[in-house]
Amino acid sequence: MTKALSPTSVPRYKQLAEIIRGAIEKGMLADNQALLSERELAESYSVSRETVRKALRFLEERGVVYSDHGRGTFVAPSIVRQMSRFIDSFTQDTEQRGGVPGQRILAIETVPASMGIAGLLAIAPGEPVTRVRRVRLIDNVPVGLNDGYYPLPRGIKLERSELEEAQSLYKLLAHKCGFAPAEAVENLQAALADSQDAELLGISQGDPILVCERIALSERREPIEYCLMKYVATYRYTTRVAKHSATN
Amino acid sequence: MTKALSPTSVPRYKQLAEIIRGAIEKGMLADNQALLSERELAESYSVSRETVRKALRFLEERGVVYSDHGRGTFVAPSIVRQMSRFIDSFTQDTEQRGGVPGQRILAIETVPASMGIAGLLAIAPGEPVTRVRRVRLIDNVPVGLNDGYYPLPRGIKLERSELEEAQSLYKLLAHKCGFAPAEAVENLQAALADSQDAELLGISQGDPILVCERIALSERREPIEYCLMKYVATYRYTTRVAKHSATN
DNA sequence: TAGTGGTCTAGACCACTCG
DNA sequence: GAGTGGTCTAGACCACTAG
Repeated sequence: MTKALSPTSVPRYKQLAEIIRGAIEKGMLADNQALLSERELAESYSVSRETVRKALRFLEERGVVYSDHGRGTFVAPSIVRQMSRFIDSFTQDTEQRGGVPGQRILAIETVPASMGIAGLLAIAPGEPVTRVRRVRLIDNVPVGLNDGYYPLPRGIKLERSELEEAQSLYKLLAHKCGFAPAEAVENLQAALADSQDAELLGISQGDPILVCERIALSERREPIEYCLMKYVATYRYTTRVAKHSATN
Repeated sequence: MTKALSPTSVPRYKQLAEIIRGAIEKGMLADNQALLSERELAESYSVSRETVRKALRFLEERGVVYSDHGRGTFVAPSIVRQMSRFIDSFTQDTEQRGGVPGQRILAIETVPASMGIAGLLAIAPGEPVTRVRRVRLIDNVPVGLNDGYYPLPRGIKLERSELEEAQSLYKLLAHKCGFAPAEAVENLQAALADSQDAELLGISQGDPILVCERIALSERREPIEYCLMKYVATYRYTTRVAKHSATN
């Protein structure tokens, strides 16, 4: 069985990974079912075995498949496949969980960076940063409060109307100024809602909330976002933890 | 400059990765400083370039370095290096943050699995599972409450004295019955402490707590742990999020 | 243009699992 | 022992970045 991969600029291993991911998502393969062996896949798609392995490692990192030495490569259980976490997860996470994501923009403004914000964004205190405050909605119900700070290039202004129409702030910033987070660090803890949180989230003062701080970094690892997020107690933050015991 | 890698059974790419990680941890390389190029590293250590690349990808997954196409490979900023998350993180995380981890064992018992627990562990309701309840301490102060369920093999009994002496429950179980989590899924939300939580954690009823549920899976992706963890509000759960936008 | 990382190959051998 | 994934090589070419 020979299948040709398109000769576009997309690397072959990603094309192959998409084919395999597609087969899994369409339900053609059951949880924990074995895939073809690496050598069989290599022959089927006329690529080298190393290229097949690259595709499988790509999918394994994303929680789609897993390999076991001497046994084979298998479809990851759906509980794992659904738990992979992305940057800009709100829109995607919500859709994946079957909800309709929404937002209510509270303010978009340019403010001088406080010492705390400046330190986190590695800029000088007093430098102008763009601050975006929003209420996040799922099925039109408030679930989270976002307060984000962005050190945008000079001359870039964010308009309320743009953000209202955009699918996501990340996509809008990517389009406007090449904003491209490569990774982020997040920090979670529990707290109690103050009166303002409570009002905006439609809960009571003193209700429990999940506080998540995020610093997003560009490809060059320059801080490009600091965002403080407060979620109601019914909101679940999900993540997948790989083994990674430092040396393995 | 030629350096020989030991010919032990440890793969060369892991040996090289450890050398690079060691140099970074010893402070021999600054944040965002460029490493030698892949070709230079290959020659220095007498390995092929693909082996160097494997070492660098290994470190990149762990947040130690990052590569930028056409520019080079660089030391990840320390904020990222400190944020990598592991399974069995409590002991390691605490030590890394400069605290002394501790535990107070509340109970070790064998109980029949409830329907909820049985579903999560993929066993039959009523099957015996080992339940371990502990208070987690940092510098002798309670910070978390763990309630873990383990479907241990028949004939394996966990003794209180064993766990008191062991460095960690995971290490003890690994030694006793080959317990080896390959990955885990975690689920976080905010809640309020009830009277029992409050007493065990040394806080007040109604104080905010961070509730974290974890299901750990073996290499074959069989559930081998369900653990419910409750942390005081000062405890911070940290994690690193890679880009992973599904197709990139 | 020179140097960097990214992709890809064909082949080899090792380590592990299972019947 | 047969089949699987894991490691490793030597070389090639492409894509990107920078001075």
